[in-house]
Amino acid sequence: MIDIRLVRDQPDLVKEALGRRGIPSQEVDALAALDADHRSALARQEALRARVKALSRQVGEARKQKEDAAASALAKESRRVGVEERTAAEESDRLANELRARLLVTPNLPADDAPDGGGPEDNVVGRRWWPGIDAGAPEPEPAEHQRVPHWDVGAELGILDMPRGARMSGSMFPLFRGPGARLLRALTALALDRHATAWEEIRPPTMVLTETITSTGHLPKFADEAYHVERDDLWLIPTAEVPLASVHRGEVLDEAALPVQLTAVTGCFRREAGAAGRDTRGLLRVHEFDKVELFAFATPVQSAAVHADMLARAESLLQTLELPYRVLDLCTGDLGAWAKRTFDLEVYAPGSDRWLEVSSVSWVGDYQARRANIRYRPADGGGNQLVHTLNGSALAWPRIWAALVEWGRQSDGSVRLPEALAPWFGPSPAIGPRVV
RNA sequence: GGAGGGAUGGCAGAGCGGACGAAUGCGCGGCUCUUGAAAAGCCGUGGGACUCCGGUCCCCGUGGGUUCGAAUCCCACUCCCUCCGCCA
Repeated sequence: MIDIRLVRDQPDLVKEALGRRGIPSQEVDALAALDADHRSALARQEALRARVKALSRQVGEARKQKEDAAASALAKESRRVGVEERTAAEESDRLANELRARLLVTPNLPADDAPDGGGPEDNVVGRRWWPGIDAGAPEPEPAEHQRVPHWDVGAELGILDMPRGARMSGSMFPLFRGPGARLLRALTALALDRHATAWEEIRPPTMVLTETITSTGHLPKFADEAYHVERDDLWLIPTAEVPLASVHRGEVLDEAALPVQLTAVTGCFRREAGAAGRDTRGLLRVHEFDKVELFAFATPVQSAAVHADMLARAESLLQTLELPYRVLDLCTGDLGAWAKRTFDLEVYAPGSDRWLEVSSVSWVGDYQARRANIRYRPADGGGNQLVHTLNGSALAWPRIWAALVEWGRQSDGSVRLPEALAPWFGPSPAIGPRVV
């Protein structure tokens, strides 16, 4: 949630910031009006409540003095005011709920330095990287044998079995087998081992309460995107960001403990409602996938450095895996609802012939912390402050799998893997045709 | 799934219808004494909303109810503990 006080005190600033995301200024006016109504209703209710409390105290005193007639007169008056108070409370509750519902679907204010734009076409392409770039090597040009999409390579080598995945779970549920499954396991182990020296490794639940998935911003706005187990009212997480944000939900952290940096691998579940027919082949878009996530709670001052570290970690994994990539600075029109600034990493996949988003690294500011009530005690005293949260993927594996298989394909049809995977695939790591 | 017990401030723990936002201890901060430290003593120490900056209100797991008045009584739910059952 954004800070309602900011809407109150500096509505023009909020209008300008949300306007960059295409939110009309009337939305901000509506919030401000609701807030004003709510506060005056609350003041009315509290004045009545104070009156009831004062009268009740007098009833007690009168009883003690054995002034029964006075006591019952006071009690009668208090009862009358109590009825009024209840009405006033209903009105103020109604307004509070309405205001909260609106705030829950209001997106975050973008960072000042996030580029302006209306949609994905306006994202700013930043630096690019490919193997050997530091030594002056030219950007790699895919050979003919690398122009085979991973779903064909996977089927050829028997390492990706989409039809059988569909048999048990429906379309867009991949089934990896043999070295294909091992490749996923290797990627997860590689990433976690690298992060876990500085970031605490967590293995959270993958089903969470409504409150947990609401505090990140995924509910109520994106309810259609998540799988809901209605019988138990639990949600399958779309990303580890959801449970990790709740690790400290409702807590007041010591500033000395910040930044808290967590990493986790989880399954991620997405209904992909409304994405029918778009990039649905192979692993481009699937309902269930594994992802290693980085998540941090930081002070506002620390957050820029943490954001940079996250991005560096994701990039360093791509470099280790020798995959050409580019960094995108998301424009205001493409920014996720709760992000202030986001960098996406895209890997080029020569067989599918497209750039695949494999990481998204976001600075969220206090937007989630306000929903989840996560604060810190400043070391130099003063009142508790909301923390900043940050999240980033490092990395999402199916698309990495696809890019590795496409780039690695040799003219004989086998797949060469990067040297970093030697611990799982032996020296000169590769996946050949199945012998048996 | 069944039976019982419990949930109060950073922690432990008292209070069980009337000035209770809440005893006490620990912890933490400040001061006195001391060359310094320890010990001792004294003082202070939860969060939040609104504010005409005088204050007002809310929070004792959560949500309802009873009452002039609820941490305290009643109901429902959640979580924790103990025992029984089932189980990877």
